[in-house]
Amino acid sequence: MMDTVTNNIPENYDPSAFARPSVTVDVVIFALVAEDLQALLIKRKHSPFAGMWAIPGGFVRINESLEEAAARELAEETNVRNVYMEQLYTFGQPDRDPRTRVITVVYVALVPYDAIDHHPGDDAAETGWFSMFNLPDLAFDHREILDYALTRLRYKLEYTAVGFELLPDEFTLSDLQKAYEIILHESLDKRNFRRKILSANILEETGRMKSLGEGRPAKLYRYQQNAIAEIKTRRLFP
Amino acid sequence: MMDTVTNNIPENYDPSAFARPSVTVDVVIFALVAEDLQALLIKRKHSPFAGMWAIPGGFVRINESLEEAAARELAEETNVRNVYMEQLYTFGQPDRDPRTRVITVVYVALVPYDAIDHHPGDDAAETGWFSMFNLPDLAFDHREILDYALTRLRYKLEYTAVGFELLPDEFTLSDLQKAYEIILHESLDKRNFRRKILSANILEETGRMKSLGEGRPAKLYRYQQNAIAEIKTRRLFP
DNA sequence: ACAAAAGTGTTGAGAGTACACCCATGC
DNA sequence: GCATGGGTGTACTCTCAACACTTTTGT
Repeated sequence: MMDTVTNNIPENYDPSAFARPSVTVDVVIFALVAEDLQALLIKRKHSPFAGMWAIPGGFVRINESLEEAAARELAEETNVRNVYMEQLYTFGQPDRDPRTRVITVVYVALVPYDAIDHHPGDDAAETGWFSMFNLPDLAFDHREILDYALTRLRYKLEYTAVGFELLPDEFTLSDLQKAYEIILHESLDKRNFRRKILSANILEETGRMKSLGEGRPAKLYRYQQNAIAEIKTRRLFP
Repeated sequence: MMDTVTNNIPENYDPSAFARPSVTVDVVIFALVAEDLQALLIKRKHSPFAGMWAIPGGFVRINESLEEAAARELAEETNVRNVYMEQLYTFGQPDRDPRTRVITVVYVALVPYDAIDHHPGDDAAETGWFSMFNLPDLAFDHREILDYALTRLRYKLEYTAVGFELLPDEFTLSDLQKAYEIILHESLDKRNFRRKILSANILEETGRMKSLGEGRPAKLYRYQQNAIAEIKTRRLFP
């Protein structure tokens, strides 16, 4: 009926004898820059796609976990550690890299822009920040990856409270609302936004204020460490 | 400041020169069996974990996509094609396989039990169906994988309507409710369940009835092909 | 007639939504 | 005193959640 046996895991087989794909980890690095959601990209120097922009990434080393590889890539580009990062998806179309078979595990990192080390010139690779709403031509299937990352980020914003991961440790409610508005690309009602965020009990006042010079100073909030960031959504079946 | 350059994607490098991990695809196959949510497992014959049960899977061939590999594995075990399947997560701890580095991309398939070909004995590998609520000892990190798959399935049930993917083409509302109750492990109110499912407009009556001999015959429904299965959840920020 | 499963409505509570004005500060 | 951004409350609507009886069939 089928070629069942030959296709099973060859448990008694040395896997190193198999022709196998390369595995990379790519990291979509999001930050809020100048009232815009931007991603950090790297300019490719060599073929294929020489001169085009690409998501930072690299091969998974034989003794590091996927998370470690992603954290390493992130630190290499931004010198940032310990920020919000999660696995997005694994892309593995056979022809996505014209040179050879490469399967890439993609992570998304949310980075407060003020935490980034912009070491200009100490890296051989040219990097740049690009608006997610005005992307350049991208290498490989990286456009598809970025689009998917944005979709997932927006979706996640709707039922969790990850927005503050893109802000400094202390922020005002207006800062947070602006972050949501930038990412969701729509304006939100100030009163309803505040009521919801505050009733979720994930923020606490720092006691400090932020003054822009102009206007009334605003209370600064921080994320409550032990809070449950996941807000209960309406259940389909109660 | 950092060893940035050496860790970037070596674009000008032949990736085949890298020491690299193996990549497998594992498929968690769920079905409803005898009022229970069960997963199909394979008994391992060789070390490591000889005699223990494992999720079916195998190496990704060099010219097939991840989805094709997953569909192939599913067909090998069940002879089922064209069912609901989605990528769950990629597991890659360096020590998860004691022999060598193996990164596994895990898919979840939802299979109507009546569609499965139970070709007994025509396969060298011994297979079995196990209740998700009473699992045997499992090889590798497969217990963790199954637990995560169940969590995601439950979560997904709460905001989409994938439940019917585990049922035959035609089913009654009581069948569907029972599926939800089995997976969520709680009982649901019949009137509220029906109202919600029907108001979602994803089902249509077939006109046929199902009679069990006892009791009043029930209307049979089918999934409306063009329906939007994703039910809008309560948005955190309207 | 009775056992067994299908099918059907209403009400009270809580959350969502829309909406406009006063407050504190710097210049 | 005025420009700028921060901060607050209420009424209506809609969805959720809880709850019990009638209908259709087989035996």
